[in-house]
Amino acid sequence: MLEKMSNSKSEILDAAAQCFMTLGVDVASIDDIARRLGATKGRIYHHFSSKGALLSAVRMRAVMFTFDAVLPVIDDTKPPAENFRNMAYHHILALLASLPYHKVILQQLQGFQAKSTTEYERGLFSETEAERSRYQEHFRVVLKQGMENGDFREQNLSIAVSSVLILMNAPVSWFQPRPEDDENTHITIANQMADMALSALK
Amino acid sequence: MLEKMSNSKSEILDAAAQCFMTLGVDVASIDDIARRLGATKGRIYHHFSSKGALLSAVRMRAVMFTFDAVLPVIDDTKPPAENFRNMAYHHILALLASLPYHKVILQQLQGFQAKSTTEYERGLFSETEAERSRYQEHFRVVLKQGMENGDFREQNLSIAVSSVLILMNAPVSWFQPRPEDDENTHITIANQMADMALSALK
DNA sequence: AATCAAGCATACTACTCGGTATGTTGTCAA
DNA sequence: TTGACAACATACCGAGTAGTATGCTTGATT
Repeated sequence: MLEKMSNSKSEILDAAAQCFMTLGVDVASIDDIARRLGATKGRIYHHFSSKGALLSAVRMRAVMFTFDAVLPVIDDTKPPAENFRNMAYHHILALLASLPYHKVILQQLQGFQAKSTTEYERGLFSETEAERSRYQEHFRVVLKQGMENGDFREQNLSIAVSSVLILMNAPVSWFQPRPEDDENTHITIANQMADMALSALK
Repeated sequence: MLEKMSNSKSEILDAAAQCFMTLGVDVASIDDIARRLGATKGRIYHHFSSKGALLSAVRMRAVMFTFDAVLPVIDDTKPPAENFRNMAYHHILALLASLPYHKVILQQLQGFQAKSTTEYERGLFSETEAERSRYQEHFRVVLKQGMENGDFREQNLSIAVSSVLILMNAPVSWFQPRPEDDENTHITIANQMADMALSALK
């Protein structure tokens, strides 16, 4: 799963994420991404078989960023409310650290189906969707525990999970990095948003 | 502002919203929209000067739907918490009643700038943005009042407004209309989401 | 009846973009 | 020295698309 990735390939992913973010996934062309790299299409198609494959790689990496940040802090021995706050906090910190990647994912969250994708690309796409599901599952578990032990208000679980994740992802929509903001900026935002997400469930 | 609209023009907007929703704004072509209408490009270009103009009309109508639903229920004499819950509830009901239109708006919420739009189209676009701002302003006022009188927890106002609106719009992302759901389905969802938005602020 | 314009359809153009086929260059092992 | 392969660049093609120019039909008006 953690296939080693060449430096060049990784650079391409960064440039792709940037272009997909600023122009939109459909509008950004392979030539745009190549231009940002100071290269040509040849370089990109040498590493990725198609635009869809490149996009899927970007999406997959986005999920991995949050996965790697949140998995280590999950601790089921803690009370659900405390456990959730920790998870939410680190989720948001990870978001802010790799904003372009997550903007790409949230663009396509509306789940419209592309026009004429190949079977292979649909496979790649559903792999990233499966990974997203696995990630969300951890939050679902905590929410359920919290509702059962009284930490959280009783309500429809699926709706609560989906909605609170959208709430935690909200900074992706309104946060604009500025030169003057440092580590503390991210921490402040993560704390406010984690508080908000927590109290949304209580 | 409420220019009368011909039936044919209104039909085009509905079809456009559907296509933009299912295929994505950039992928959906004018021909796709025409095909859904059982017509050809001629009909669309007779009523709208460009694809951008059509898109802006869809976006503007989306804002109007929520505006018309929420403005009448705003009552500043009520306590902010109660006032906000009413606004949120009717906002969400309006969302669910005209889902395709709002999916179009939320697609583009990430605010990526298109590639080579004309000055005229940028003007149309910023008009709809201004309308969205005017709408959000009503929520900002209520949140501020609520923080001042103690109904709501103290926190950064801009972040709170943006985030709580994203939370209220969450159903657009996960709600799929089914044949069996009726008025009550919408009401149930609106109540749960309004509760969630309210407690997110407390 | 003749005119005219609204409301479309048809046919066409200019252009963009994903993808491919092929050429070029550096590196490294035999 | 020489193949051989990785890592690109260059040139090109075909499909699709926004937009236009023009033709057709039908109801209203004079």
